Amino acid sequence: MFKYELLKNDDKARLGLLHTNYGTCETPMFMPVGTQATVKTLSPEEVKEVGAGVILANTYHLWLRPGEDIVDKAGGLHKFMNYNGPILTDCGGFQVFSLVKNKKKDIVEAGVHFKSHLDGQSLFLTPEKSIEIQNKLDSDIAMAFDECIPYPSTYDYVKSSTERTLRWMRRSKAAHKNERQVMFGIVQGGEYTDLREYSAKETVKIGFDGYAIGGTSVGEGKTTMYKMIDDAIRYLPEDKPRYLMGVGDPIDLLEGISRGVDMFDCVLPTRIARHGNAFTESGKMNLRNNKYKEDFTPIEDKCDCYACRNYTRAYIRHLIIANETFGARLLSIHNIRFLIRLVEGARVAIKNGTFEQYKQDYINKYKGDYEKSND
RNA sequence: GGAGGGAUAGCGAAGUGGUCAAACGCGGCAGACUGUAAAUCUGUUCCUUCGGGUUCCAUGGUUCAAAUCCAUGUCCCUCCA
Repeated sequence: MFKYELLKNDDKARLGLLHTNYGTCETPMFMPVGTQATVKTLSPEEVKEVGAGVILANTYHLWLRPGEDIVDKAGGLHKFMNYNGPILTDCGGFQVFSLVKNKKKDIVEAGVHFKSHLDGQSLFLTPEKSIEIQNKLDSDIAMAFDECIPYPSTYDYVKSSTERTLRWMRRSKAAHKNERQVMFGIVQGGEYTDLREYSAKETVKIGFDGYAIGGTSVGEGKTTMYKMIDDAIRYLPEDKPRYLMGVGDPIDLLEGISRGVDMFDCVLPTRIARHGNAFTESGKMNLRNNKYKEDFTPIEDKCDCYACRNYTRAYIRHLIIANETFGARLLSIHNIRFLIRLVEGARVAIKNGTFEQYKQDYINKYKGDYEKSND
């Protein structure tokens, strides 16, 4: 049932359809993150209303709490969380590696030793275990088990880690048993062009239903990140979806799309929302700022989201300052809707063959922020 | 009427002779956040022309030196009449 359908290329930017058991999504797409089986502060209805298709959930977090068997007994993640759209589970590698104490001792060929962030208990996660958990969670897309390599790392470390990830991905594929679920591989290789090439080619050889580019947006700077994408994506098959993991800055979304990325996920819209910030076409807006105290206009006039249709900056500022959860919810709705509108616009532009223009216009508007953050 | 205790920066509250422009918390102001250990974290918060200036209820005093000691006054709190 899972299938990627490439509809059109505009230079490198692609337009496609992702068919899943839980509906068809247009790509390029932005996937909100719902780590603990919830997109923080939003109900599934609100997630749908905002135009989301695929959402993420996390293997590590759901393994620890409530446990994959509970989710299994509930009838799988969709039923458990009452989300009837497609769900992608991240493999847990990203989390587990951040909890490792001693890299040399704790990362072994079999898997990764680390301590639970909840109670400090010593745990061991392997590719087989990650896949077993994901099989039970019954997501639509599982991710192969990888190491998200930190930046900067030495060539030797990146090389050996990338090779190990390849071995882990082969084991992941072999361990995969859920026929309703497909699996994506993940390209690593750090900032090194030849290692990205190697990783991409070898990952494709293993054969997955989609390919992710991992190890980006880990502090490397935008120029480097774009190079990492270019270095990997040229070796990925045209007829499979490409997923740039963890990227959700508006400019990065456009730069990714222009390089041929189909899928993105990011915690940024929901996290900065909880911290009082809104995406706007002219950069980020910090609603806590005093200047919005008596600003009775919506965050963005043009925005069609629930927050912008019904509430003012002054009110949302009040909620955020007063630490009321409704403020975080309104900003989360706005920010996710913002990124989804951004990719909707990108899809229209690709359809019309004007994507590069769309991207340039957008970046020019967003410029203040862009120049600040560009390395 | 008597006996005690107290007054410190926007607020709460440390400090009881020099290292005090004064801990800490809150509030205020601003910043960060990219496969969520994040409703979190960081900076800043007397004035300044960045040299310095003026502070710890008020006034006077002791001292080389006082938010800190002494005297008087003002206001507040507790207990006894």
